[in-house]
Amino acid sequence: MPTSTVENYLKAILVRSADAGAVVSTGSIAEALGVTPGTITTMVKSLAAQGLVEHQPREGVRLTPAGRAHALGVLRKHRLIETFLVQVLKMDWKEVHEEAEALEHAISDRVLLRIDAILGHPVSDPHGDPIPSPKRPLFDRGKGVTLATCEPQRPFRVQRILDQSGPFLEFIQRTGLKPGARVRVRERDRASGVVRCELGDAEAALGLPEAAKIEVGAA
Amino acid sequence: MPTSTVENYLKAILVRSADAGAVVSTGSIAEALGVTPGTITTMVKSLAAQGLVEHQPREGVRLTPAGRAHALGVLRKHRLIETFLVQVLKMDWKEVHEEAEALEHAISDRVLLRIDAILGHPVSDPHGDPIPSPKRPLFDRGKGVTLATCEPQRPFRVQRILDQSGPFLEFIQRTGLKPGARVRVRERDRASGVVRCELGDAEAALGLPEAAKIEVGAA
DNA sequence: ATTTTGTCTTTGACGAGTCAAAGACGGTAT
DNA sequence: ATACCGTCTTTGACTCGTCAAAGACAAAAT
Repeated sequence: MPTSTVENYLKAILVRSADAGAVVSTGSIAEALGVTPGTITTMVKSLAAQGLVEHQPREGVRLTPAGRAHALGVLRKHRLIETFLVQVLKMDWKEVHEEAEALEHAISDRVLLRIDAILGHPVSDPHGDPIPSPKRPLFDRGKGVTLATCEPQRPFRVQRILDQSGPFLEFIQRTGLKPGARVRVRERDRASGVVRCELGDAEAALGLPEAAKIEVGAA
Repeated sequence: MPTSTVENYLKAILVRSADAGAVVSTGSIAEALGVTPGTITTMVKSLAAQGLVEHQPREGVRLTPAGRAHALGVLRKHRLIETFLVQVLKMDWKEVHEEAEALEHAISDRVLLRIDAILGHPVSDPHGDPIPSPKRPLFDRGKGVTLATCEPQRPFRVQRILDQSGPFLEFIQRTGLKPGARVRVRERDRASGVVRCELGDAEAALGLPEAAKIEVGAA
């Protein structure tokens, strides 16, 4: 059974592969895991020896089907745990990511089954990220309509928050731009880089890069 | 922050110290953790360097106040988790010990607080083991009345199961001798080593060593 | 008083995961 | 074409937790 370090590598590679067969640079993995480039090279060779990735030196890394399957399992655990922490344990939205980071390597499949059942087999976590499952392989590549690109004046519904960092989640919480909220872009000014939008009777302003982190769908 | 290995050593030493200041032999720790004696010696020296234990070579090991405090914290986590798994996640009584063994090193204090609150601050886990807390330091050394020593014919109530092993818990579950059950020793035959007892209108027979693992109290 | 026995400690080694620093490579600029 | 630059790989070293095997000790047996 893979160690928790191996699981973290696989997960990092998975979330960085746009599509199923995409190649990921070792450098981007190094940055994601906060580890020196040399460490990645070493580790990637070991992952390749275990048949979890394929490695083209100086090219990049690609998950094998086995590696992808394992990574999806870890991602599923992570997102189910986040959902559980918020819905059952009533924990704060912005705390659960780091908690799940530790728990995803300690929770057995047996416990996970119970959690999934108690939550009623949810299909997305509190940030709106999809929860992969054997039958729902991770559609992910959505059309990607965000507050930076959606049609102005039309009402939408927040679907997903694409940035898990503390300060950003704090902002989301403060403004109420959480998944499920109804929102309407009132004005988008390319020159100043500001998006002003309306939630119920409140208003919020955010920069274009930040707006691009909020995915929306039909209201 | 101590690694999970360190936590396991401290916990093993704690549950083997009869009283607060008791000395534990390195051999018994080795057996408990399934590790060679040499490993214990090495590790104990490192624990001593961290101020968590005192080590008299060829004598034994004693927890320092800091070591004991940490060990109690781990034990508290373990038992709260077991309780949570049974009561909230509706898991099987005899599975939860090993699950908790992994989870106790991954769950943060924040999550533990939520679990404790949801359970209503329980004072004992599903096996009847006391849950230590800052205000309830672990009275443990009970009088130790068990089915092997209690007065025959008098009704008692099962308080605690002193053996966490799979087959024994299976037996307990089968006969219904779980904490809370009312029980009466019908006959105790020293010669044959058999204790026959009555639960409601059912009956159960068990050996003397096994009877000594079931602690009882006033009905 | 010596030998035996059982427990504890020391020693040398290993795998996992990591870093720092030096080296190799490939693409861009000149 | 040559030099330069940023990225990737190699190398040597370190920590943690572990083992096997050899050595030291203390208490019991003779």
